[in-house]
Amino acid sequence: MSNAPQIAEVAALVGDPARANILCALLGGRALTATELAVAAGVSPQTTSGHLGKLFAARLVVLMKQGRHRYYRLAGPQVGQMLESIMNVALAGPPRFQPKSRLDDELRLARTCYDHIAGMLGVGLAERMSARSLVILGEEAGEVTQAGMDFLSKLGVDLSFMRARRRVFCRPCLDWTERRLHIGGAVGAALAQRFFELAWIERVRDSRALTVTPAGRSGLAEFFDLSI
Amino acid sequence: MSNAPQIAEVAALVGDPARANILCALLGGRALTATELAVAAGVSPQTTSGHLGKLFAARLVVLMKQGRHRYYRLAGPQVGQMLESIMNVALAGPPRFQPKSRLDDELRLARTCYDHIAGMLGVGLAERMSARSLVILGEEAGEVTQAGMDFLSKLGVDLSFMRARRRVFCRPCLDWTERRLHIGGAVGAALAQRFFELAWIERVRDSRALTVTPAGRSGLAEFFDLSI
DNA sequence: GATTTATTTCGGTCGCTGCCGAAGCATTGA
DNA sequence: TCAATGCTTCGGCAGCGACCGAAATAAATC
Repeated sequence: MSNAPQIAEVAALVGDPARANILCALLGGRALTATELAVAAGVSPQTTSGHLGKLFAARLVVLMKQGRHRYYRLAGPQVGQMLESIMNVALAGPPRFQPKSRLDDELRLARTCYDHIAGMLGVGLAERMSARSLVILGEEAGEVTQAGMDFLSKLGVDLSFMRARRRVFCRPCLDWTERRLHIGGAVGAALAQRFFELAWIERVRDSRALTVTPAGRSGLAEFFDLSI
Repeated sequence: MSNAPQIAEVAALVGDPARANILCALLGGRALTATELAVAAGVSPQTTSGHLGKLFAARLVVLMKQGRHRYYRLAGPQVGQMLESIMNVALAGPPRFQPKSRLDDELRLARTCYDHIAGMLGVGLAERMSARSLVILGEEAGEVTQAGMDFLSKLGVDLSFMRARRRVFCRPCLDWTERRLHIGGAVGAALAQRFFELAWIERVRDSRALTVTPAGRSGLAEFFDLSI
């Protein structure tokens, strides 16, 4: 009946705590070495190796050999979106313990979500851009307006993927800390990429968290009328 | 670190073959009894009861008591979307065996996808409506045009959820048999509901499959210029 | 009240898999 | 060539959980 077995296979892979940790670590968007992932997962390197082998066989992650390091990253945006959708369900469920930590505060403020920006920063950007009619965001879909296109290209955002398209849609993404929408998809990815280029944001080592640089603070204030 | 444990918990629930069968059966959109689900899952009623208890505790399914029957259904659209996204990843992975059956052919032709129509029928509808500029579908998002609004209300589709909104977005949904887009979200749900009201389509007993009635054939030809 | 049907709870078996210690490759550097 | 580092493979243990038989609860029917 249908393809339930295949769903189960993939879900079972994500269903192990150690592997879930690995995938969440990779949700930061960076490629990480097996050893880094072992630390993130909280298990030994041998065990991690086994997990990575399975994830690789199922093509949830891809491998890049570089010298004696082996870098793993998520296989693609679909995998990131799957993790997000699971998170969405998990957080709609019964309230669970989540002891707070300093890292959590950092994550709540700003973090990468595979290829775009989430957290208060992501939500704030979406809110400001909506308010100025640069984007229109609905629960199911979103669109960049003409004014938004002009704005983004003035900012230097790479819009090459928008060529040849009459409409520029973007994927709204429900933030799990704020329970509000932010901008995902190709537009969100391009925006995040540009922010890195401008050095407005920087990755926090060994974490999905982002820090906003002083240049970022002034840039965000100037272009987005947004103060962190 | 982050909320990986919660992701793992939900994924582990979906990761068991019997539970995956149950959830896929419920993806048809109907509420099913525990016994029906036991048959669908291919395990004993006792075992099914245990599974349903867990799914209920995690709020992946909801329960409706009716006499001595207990009807279960998916807890909401998020759960359906999660299953779809997992399916998406599963099918992007390594090719697997899937022995074909007559039921598979029926499913391939037309089926419900939680609350909207998928399969060749769903893809065909989306394609025809796109061609006539009633909707604009992108990979990440979609929109109903003004012409589309007029068309749908002429058809008697319930557009109440569109009131008060400037734009009517709809969620594009990648079909796992056709690998092409169809219309999901609130618009897809309203369209499917109207098709049932008009008796254009009917559910096949104990399956997600749909049959197109003679009335449906002529209606689809007339309104959508679509022949099955 | 007795019987049938729908569903859950209990108890015990069994298989799978995650885990780490130890050992084995592979790559880099002295 | 030898050592150090990064990562994987092998082997054995231990624990969780899916499964079903048997029995208990609940609701409808006779």
